[in-house]
Amino acid sequence: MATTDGVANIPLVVIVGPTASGKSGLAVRLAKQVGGEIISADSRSVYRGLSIGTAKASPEDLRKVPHWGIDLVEPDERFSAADFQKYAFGKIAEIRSRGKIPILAGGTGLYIDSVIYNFSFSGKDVDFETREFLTNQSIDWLHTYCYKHHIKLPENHLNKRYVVNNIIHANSSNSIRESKPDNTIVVGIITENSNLEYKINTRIDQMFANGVVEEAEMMAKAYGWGCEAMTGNVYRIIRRYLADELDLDEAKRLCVVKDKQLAKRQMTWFKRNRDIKWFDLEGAYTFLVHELGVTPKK
RNA sequence: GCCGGAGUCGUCUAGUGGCAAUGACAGGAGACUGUAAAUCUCCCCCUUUUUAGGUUCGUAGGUUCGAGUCCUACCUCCGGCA
Repeated sequence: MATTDGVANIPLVVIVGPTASGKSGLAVRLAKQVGGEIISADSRSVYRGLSIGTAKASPEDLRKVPHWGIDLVEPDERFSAADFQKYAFGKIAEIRSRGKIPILAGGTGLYIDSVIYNFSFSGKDVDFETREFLTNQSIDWLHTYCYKHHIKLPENHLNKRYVVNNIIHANSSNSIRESKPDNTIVVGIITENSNLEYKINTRIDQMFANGVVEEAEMMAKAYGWGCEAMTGNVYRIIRRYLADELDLDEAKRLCVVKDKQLAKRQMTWFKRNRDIKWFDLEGAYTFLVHELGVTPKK
């Protein structure tokens, strides 16, 4: 059934949800069942070398199903939402051309939305010096600069990063949000609070057992604690643990807290998206298999 | 048992006798189209919609126009001596 028409009609499956909700597991299971390939929409997984602390897909999963969006750049490189979007668009087309179903799965809401709503990132990234310079100015300075140059302030005008972004991308109109294409199925994993806390807890324990601390130490030695990839939740805490500011239990506890806070922010992002159909893991699986069953894949 | 020191919002913490009382963390609600696991905003004793009202600083009294702050007793905790 790999006619040109059929290929174009292959749906894009999108799986979102808070961290530790079981997205990846579901994606793998689904991919095996329906013949899919997974694109990870995760702002940490794009960095090489950091596997344990970012809960990247396991080697077994990687063997079972093709995964994309992992280990794309060096830990000290920059990777923007625009970069991700470009990459994802390319991969989606590629996977479809193979007659497979692309499954976009992850917890980085900005990445997900940039793909399903076709965000327009016009223009190019600006050199670091400009960004650096602007970032070093006071918020008042930035405000008057915007005023003088007729640049509109973001709604959250006290957020320096947003103001700087507005200045940098001042002459590229990029706030057009298209509506979701029909052949895109977006599913959200809903998780009971207590259950999610349990999952986060066990995952953090697992990370430490698997040697996150050593991983962090190695990466810090090679790239420094300040590099992009190390902004992940657990690494900042491990740094303090290694500096003897925290004992092991305290470090683990803080990691759990960080993850819970992340999960909350992720849900705040996803909650407002009315295109998401919410299910528990099992419900999502049966729904998706059913939806995809009617497509000309077999 | 005696001598010191301490008891403040879930936790830690600030508090010259004079506005529910500082800061941090945790928690809650949000924002977010180029760092997003980032960054930022608001709420956070109780009631009500409020610039309103009520009840607070271990407990009970007292001094004072006024007490978290001073005095007394008691309770609890931590040091030192026993």
